[in-house]
Amino acid sequence: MKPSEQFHEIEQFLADRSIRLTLQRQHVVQRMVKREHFTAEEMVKDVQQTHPSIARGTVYRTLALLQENGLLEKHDFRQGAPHYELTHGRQHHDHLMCLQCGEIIEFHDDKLEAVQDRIIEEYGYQLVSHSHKLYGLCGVCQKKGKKTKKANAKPPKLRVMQSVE
Amino acid sequence: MKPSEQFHEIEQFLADRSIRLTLQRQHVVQRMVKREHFTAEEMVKDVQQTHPSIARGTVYRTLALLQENGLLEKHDFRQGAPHYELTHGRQHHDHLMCLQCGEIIEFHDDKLEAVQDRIIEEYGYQLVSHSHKLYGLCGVCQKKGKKTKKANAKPPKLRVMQSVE
DNA sequence: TCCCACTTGAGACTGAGTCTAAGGAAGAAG
DNA sequence: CTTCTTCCTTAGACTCAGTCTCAAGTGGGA
Repeated sequence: MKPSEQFHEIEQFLADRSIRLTLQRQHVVQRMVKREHFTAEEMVKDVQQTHPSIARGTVYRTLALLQENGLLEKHDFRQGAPHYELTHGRQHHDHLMCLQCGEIIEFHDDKLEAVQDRIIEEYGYQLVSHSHKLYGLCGVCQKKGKKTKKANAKPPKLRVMQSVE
Repeated sequence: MKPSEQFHEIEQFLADRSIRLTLQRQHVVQRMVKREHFTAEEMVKDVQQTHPSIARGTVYRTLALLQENGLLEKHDFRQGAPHYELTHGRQHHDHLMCLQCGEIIEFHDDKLEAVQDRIIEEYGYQLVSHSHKLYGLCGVCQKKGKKTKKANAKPPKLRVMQSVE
């Protein structure tokens, strides 16, 4: 979906709910549709570059507003501040991240979702959302790792990852 | 595993790697083995209750030390500060959290892990770790929610505001 | 015993996010 | 149109979690 299309969908979505899309909010959303992932502070800087008069608080409030209405998702990756991404009109997906180079892959798997639904049900919960993140090394970094192996005298990490079959 | 057992295992683990378990660190670990999940600040308060002379910095440094050595895992839940939990000798598990009351349930599912392994393989990644969190409403909060349901069924009204672009 | 690296306490500092007061639009009512 | 009311915004102070620095303390090995 093109940025402008996405913008108009969001515009419509908010209008349908009589949520004001003020000029300031428009500017923020305009920046957002042009990006995949971004942090709150990145967005503040980004918006202030072209509109210095827009306050930090306004950007944060807009982020919160969109989140409340399910248009925006917040992702806590391990390092740094949480990232945001627009979800409207996009299929749900989870993330796979390379710990070395930081590459983020989005994936979707029906089976995974199904298993999840079953688990939730077992506990009598009503699912609102979920966050599923896989951390590892991408193909490229695996090869690099072998060559440029760090001389870290530290003992191997005790990470027990349950492996099946 | 009993707290005291867990403490001794950790003691041993560190000794094997010639990592000093100073008095201050002992106090921190002592508190940790008595808890399931905790935030860094909770741990600071907890430790300072009985040992007021132990500094914030020391607690944070101890947390970092245990993390580096794979004894402690950090979990970013959506609200508030990240939680920590000791992992040594415990089975891997994922988390299910109630957004209303904050209850955290630990679960483990072989099928889920299997599906995950398959996905990772598809992308040529080597899995290091993962974080899988489900957010929802527990049975109790679902019932509560129905009573105090907000009247948010506003009639769709379109407000036209000046448009950017 | 002395040395030196490791560890600590205290407190300043930082980054991210929240809150508040006062002023500014926008729709509603008259 | 004018006034009212409500929502929204700016600016900046504030909070919270976490990090950094530095002088002082500790402790194990030569």
